[in-house]
Amino acid sequence: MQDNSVISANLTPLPDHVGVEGLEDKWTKKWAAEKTYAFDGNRPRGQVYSIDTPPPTVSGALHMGHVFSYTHTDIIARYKRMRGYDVFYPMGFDDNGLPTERRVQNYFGVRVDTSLKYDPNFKPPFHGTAGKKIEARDQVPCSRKNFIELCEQLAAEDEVKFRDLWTRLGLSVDWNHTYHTIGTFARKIAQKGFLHNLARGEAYQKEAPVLWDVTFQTAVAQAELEDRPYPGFYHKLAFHPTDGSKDILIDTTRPELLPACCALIVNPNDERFKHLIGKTVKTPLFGVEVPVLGHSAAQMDKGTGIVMCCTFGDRTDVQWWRELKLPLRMILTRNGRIDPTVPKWITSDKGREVYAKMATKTTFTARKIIVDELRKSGEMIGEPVKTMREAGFYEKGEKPLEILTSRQWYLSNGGTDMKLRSQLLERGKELNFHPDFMRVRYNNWVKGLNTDWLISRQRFFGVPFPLWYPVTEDGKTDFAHPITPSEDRLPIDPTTDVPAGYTEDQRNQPGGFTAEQDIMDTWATSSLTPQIVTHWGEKDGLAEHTFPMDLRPQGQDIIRTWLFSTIDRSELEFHVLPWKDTTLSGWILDPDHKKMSKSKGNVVVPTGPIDRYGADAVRYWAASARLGMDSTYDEGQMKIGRRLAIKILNATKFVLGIGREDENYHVTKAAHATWDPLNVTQPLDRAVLARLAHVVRDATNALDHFDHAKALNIIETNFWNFCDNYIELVKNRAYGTSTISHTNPTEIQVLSARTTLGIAMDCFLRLLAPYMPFVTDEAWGWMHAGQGSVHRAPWPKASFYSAAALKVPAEVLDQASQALAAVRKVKSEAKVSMKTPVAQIVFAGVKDALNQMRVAMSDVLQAGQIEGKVNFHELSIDDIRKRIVTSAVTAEKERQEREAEKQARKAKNKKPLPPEQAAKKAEAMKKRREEALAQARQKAEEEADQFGHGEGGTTIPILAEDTSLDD
RNA sequence: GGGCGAUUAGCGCAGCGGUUAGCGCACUUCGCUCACACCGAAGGGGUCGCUGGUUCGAUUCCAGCAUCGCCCACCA
Repeated sequence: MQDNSVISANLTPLPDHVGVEGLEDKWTKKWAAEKTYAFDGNRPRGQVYSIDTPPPTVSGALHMGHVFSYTHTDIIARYKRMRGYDVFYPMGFDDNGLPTERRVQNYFGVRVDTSLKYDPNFKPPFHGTAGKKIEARDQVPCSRKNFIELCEQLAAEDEVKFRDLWTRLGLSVDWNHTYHTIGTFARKIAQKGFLHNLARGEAYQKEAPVLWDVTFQTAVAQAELEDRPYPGFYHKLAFHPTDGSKDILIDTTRPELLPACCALIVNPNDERFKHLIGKTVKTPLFGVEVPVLGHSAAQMDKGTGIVMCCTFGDRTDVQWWRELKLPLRMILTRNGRIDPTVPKWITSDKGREVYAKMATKTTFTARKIIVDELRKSGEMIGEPVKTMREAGFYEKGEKPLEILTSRQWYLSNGGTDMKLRSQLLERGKELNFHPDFMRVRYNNWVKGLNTDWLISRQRFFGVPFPLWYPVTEDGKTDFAHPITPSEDRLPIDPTTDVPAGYTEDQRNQPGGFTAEQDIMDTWATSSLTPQIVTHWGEKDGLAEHTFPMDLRPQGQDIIRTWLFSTIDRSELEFHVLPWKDTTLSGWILDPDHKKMSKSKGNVVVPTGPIDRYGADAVRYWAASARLGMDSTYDEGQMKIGRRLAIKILNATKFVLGIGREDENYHVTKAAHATWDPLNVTQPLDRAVLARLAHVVRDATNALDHFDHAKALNIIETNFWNFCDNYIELVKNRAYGTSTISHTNPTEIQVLSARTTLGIAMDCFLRLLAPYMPFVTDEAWGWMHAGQGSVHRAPWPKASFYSAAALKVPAEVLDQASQALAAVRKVKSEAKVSMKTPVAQIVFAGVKDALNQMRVAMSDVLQAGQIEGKVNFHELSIDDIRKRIVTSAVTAEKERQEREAEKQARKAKNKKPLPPEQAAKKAEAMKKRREEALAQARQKAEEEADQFGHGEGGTTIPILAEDTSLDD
């Protein structure tokens, strides 16, 4: 349509009154029925635009943040579709991970027990517990496979809510392409990805200290770590040098780890203490001999400057333990309690006695016990001193993380392999971040990594590692020689499936095999969403058309997890960036500028605003925020969106309604209209096309840079101008009638106006379609009935409009608008109706501006109801300057008058001053007024001097003077 | 402690080395004009966070500071 020079419309009857109610239902159904957003999949990669949609957590609450960021992506999807791309816009659902595990547990009253076999007839005890918490001991155990089935069942229910929201919001997702992160295919890809990593040596297992959550009893990765303030106490403890010299004092917040102490550390540059290096001291209470060692990580200004190293109190302890080759003295078990067995390194009776009291207690209780004992023995100096410190937490946990050693699986991520790190940093440079400054977060994260990615979790729900281990003849598990399945068996569950060459009765038997019990971190699956969604390695050939992908939209909070890990996996597997662009949306803040989150209880459920303002209006609110910028939840903005939506309908109705019954002009009572740009003959009309060319060019440019907010602003501003100025200017001409005593317009003039209105409205509908899909398609339906959806219409081309403008500058429209505004101002100030005829008017302005206005004179006269004499007063630049000064001075005088009136009114209620004082005051006031006036004049003169020195291109006001109105 | 954003009218936001800093809401006044009263027109309102620097000229560039938000950091 755009490539031809003619736009042919197919008109339908118009409603008497327009409204946005009911449009969502109507168009949602229609789009679904007509497969408006279906991905074709037969086009070459270059003609496809593929989007790696973030899968929302299905168990999570729906909130405005979802609406916000998904709208941003949808705008891009719709824009690209109109640009002619075959848009691959799938939707995923994240049902892997702890939130879902907990939700399934509570909803069905079950828990996973991997020792159980799959029971095809398993029935959970509940189906919806209505929020009642089921205690762990009341949960019925089931196999992992049963649990996953329940999860899929529940996810399907949760999914309906999301799908309903997305549909109502008008997301142009192709619902034939959906996936679940715990689904069969995702599990297959996750296991396949892992096996590839394993084969290449990128995945490996290692016995090492790990961050451990005692509540969930699992290892957690660096990426899931979160620092929070946590109250604690400094305890000053006395260690006793074996050479009998005076006690060495240390500060600690973890006195309960005293039995795990393996050294004292001082900084070798610390003049106060470096002489202590090499000594041996006995620990308080336990009397274990430990060395005093030097290490630069010991901070002189913390505590006493001497620190005790335990295995393990914090991550510095791990460093010391590793670098100084200290003995491992673990006293903490996986459940966060003190090991019940008295360690062999504690040999004194006193020590063993104290330890026995602490054994099996939580760290909290153990701390109380040990502090009591220290008080008794006098080895604690003074009382504990309260402090706030930052402690590491698992982001979903409530207790500080502990550090334990255990066997875990790791995946290379540049934390230890510096070559990989530099490659990942390189990819970070290649990827286009929108906004660009988000790249810094990626770089900081990659540069800050100090371990590989710990991908194993000691949980039950998730994607299992596709691994078994041989059990030796003497019954030991041979971790060093994992058994892997062939890829065609994936996905498997090693706790129920059997490795090739073995039988089920060899499970956990000497000479048999045993399953890897651990599951993978959820990010180990999520990091493969491009592979999942584009069907990596499948025979359907989807990947060829869609991978590497074009766009990854996501939240800024998961750059270190999702974004980074996806790049990592893609780098390891394909040595390629998984997508070209990434868009990061900001947060939604509540009206008090607090981030909206469930925990704060300030979330707004999106269905409310959609009901109240309509989906288009809610989308408008989301679209007016730029990427990466936090946005205040503002229903005012939605009201404006609603206003725009209604305006679109009304303007279209007007444009299509004109001349319906008029057979003389191509828009006829027949249902067809042909808008041929060759019929746009009047300068004002051509100026509109020139303006459209600018709008299309600028909006397109902004959208190409993912700046949807800027594009919307450009389109919207111009659309309102079009309505308020152009439509008002040509209304009468378009009707073909005259309301003032001038000649009626000629057929050619009428045709020109009607054609321009049609072309412009057609253009605005296309431009607004990505933002307001419902109203634009509604209006498009009136205009192009049976010609398909606006969402499949081509995006406008600037060249089409600029060619049709035939070199008439857009300024003609601006100057005519200014003239009309000048007339309106006169009437407004006279407080009369805009219909009031003008008996006489003089337009004043610089020559160029007047000339531009004059070419549209007849429209200005019509719109302004100017019946009488019209004159032009050509002003020089100097005149304009004088006017600036004069008007500034007048304005200041008026302001002073108003001020004086106000003072006078106030004075009435006050006691009069004695005459002398009153005179003095009057004098001072007069002086002040004169000064203000002089100042205003001077400022205006300075400003006026600047006037006219600038570059051309700006519009210079046209003023109306000597105007008289008819009564 | 390091880093990244933000700070412009009562509110929500644009903008930008250069004529008079814009838009919307709200506010005031006017108008039931045949697309739209879910409307239209006109108007009032800002020392562009603070302090310096560069410049003929800074809201815009630079530095420092302040406030808010976020990210990272070994949390004795």
